[in-house]
Amino acid sequence: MADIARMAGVSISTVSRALAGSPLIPDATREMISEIARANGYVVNPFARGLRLKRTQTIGVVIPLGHETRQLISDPFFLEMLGHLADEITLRGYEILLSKIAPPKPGWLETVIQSQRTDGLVIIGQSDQHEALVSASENYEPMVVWGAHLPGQTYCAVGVDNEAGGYLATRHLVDRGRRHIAFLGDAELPEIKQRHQGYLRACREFGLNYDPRLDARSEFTAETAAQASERLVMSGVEMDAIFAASDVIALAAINALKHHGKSVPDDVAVVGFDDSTIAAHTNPPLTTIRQDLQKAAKLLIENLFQRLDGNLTPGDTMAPELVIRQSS
Amino acid sequence: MADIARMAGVSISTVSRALAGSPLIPDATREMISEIARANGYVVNPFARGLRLKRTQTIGVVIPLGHETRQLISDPFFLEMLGHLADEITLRGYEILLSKIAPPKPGWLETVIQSQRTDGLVIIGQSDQHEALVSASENYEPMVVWGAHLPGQTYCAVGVDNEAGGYLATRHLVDRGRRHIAFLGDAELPEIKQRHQGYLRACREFGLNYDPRLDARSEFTAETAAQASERLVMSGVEMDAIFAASDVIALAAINALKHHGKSVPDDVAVVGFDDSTIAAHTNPPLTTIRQDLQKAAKLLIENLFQRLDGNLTPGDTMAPELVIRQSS
DNA sequence: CTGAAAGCGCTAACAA
DNA sequence: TTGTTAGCGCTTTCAG
Repeated sequence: MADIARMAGVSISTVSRALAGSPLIPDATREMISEIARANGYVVNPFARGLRLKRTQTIGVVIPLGHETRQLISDPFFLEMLGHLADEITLRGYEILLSKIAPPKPGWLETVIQSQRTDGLVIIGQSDQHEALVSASENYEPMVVWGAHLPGQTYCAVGVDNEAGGYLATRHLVDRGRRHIAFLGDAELPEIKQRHQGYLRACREFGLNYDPRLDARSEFTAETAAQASERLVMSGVEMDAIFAASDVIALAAINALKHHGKSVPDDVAVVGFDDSTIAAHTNPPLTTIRQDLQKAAKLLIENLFQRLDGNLTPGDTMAPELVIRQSS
Repeated sequence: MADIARMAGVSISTVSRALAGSPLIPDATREMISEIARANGYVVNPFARGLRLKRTQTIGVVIPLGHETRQLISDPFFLEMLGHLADEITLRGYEILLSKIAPPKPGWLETVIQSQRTDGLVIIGQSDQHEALVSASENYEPMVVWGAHLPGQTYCAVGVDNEAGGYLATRHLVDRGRRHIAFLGDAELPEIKQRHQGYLRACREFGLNYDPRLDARSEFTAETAAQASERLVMSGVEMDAIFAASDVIALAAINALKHHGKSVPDDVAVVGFDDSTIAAHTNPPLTTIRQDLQKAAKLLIENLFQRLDGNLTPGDTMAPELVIRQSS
């Protein structure tokens, strides 16, 4: 910037003001200075600027992976979400700092916040970090979380109504005449737990006999989905449907079922959750509960920018939607 | 940092050195200072640090979308690649700054470089920006590009041998007894152009009559894939196979064919390119040319860090691999 | 309208 | 082993 000032024959302050579009500088001067800057490939150094302004024009997108560490960042759910977030953030002229935290250590969130690399944070998924989020949110406002609304929650969350989604999926299977519906998913995660509660409510409401052997909700990762469904098939438990807590799990289940000579949906119907791009292309195409990730990203970023302006938004809950395909 | 120094009863420099792990500081002092920092939730400000050190511990991942602007960042190819890159970069203790450039304006790359936000750059895809990459690479070394190796190329590229891939796909279709093979893809993009050249070579080599009506290689975006294949079907040209330049295009083609009562692969065989996660789950599962994106990400980052150390690596070419499924 | 100067939080000579 | 001090490149009072 000093160079530009010298070339333009003005002071550094004038260059700074001109390039920042200050109204103090006459158009002619500004043009002249901008032209010199352009010709010399000069771009304001955002670090120095950020240091001075304490603003970075950067939004942090962080993906905490707790005890589900093996769920890669490459999981289609994260990636679809990330794509939409990127579009929304870029649209507003901010940069994106992407972090994957695996596994989260105590104080990780405070470290991210204190480092002041970003003006705001969007956390994709609560993982098992609800406590950390609660405590960080007490004195850090520009943060939004994709996930479940939990009792006593102090942070801003955007998410689908998971309980309703679980209920919807299960009711649909009952409508299809199924009575022995298995659940597959890790209920340690808040969102999955709520889906599970919806499943239980539907089971109760429609008078299904609750069989704990059908309820595979602990020690679960996407990778073990195939094994879990195989175990179900081999165990000989009566089972005519599976509600999987995600499309990835559903896909694994379908493959395991086919592998053991069970036809989908004739022998066992399968319903997933997410409606990620793979859902429409499985064989058979997967009935699932849709989460509109584009809308989700929009809501997350809208909430975040409201908060950047000092409005403490409470977050949003989206309605889940049953998408019926051929797996049920 | 001044606060911590005061609390510890030492100077700022001592704190700085202690926290940076300088060997000048005795362990006892370091422990004491670290403890105070931790207790007060103090984290070194990476901006100030970067300003001083002219290093950011950040790698920029940029996705230029040229005339194929409509190809969203949400395209599975980008997202899978991004996931693997994120893993590799995080592993090395660097942060990731994600940028989508759509559309690239003259000088965009210089701006990104001059802003000095990142220590190095990985560019995902050449798009139509070969010239820009060449000229930027003349005085900026820590940059690697995913894409084709082009004649007279001065920048470091990692990519699959696209020509060989195109040849492989086409030969496979010939092996399956097909003689009227259409090409679907935008040959404006260097990588696609090379795939097209492989296609042409195979056509020549196996004595297929070249029919320009089967050669849909201009004005192409993923979204128009369905229309293009419909046009092919409706035109009544004799066609018993399609080589699509990407899995997304292949998927669109399959849907269009089915929609018009053509069976895949009986009436028309289809081969894609990428082997993205959807490929295994289309109906029928898609025969395709695999690009190992995990390996690709590894190679890209290895090249980048070599270059960060001053070794001007030339890049790598990966062998494509034919993955035979049921669409051919 | 423009410039001089202070300072954002940090690191690294240089001095002690 | 530790402290003093001079910047890194920018913005912004404050004083012309």
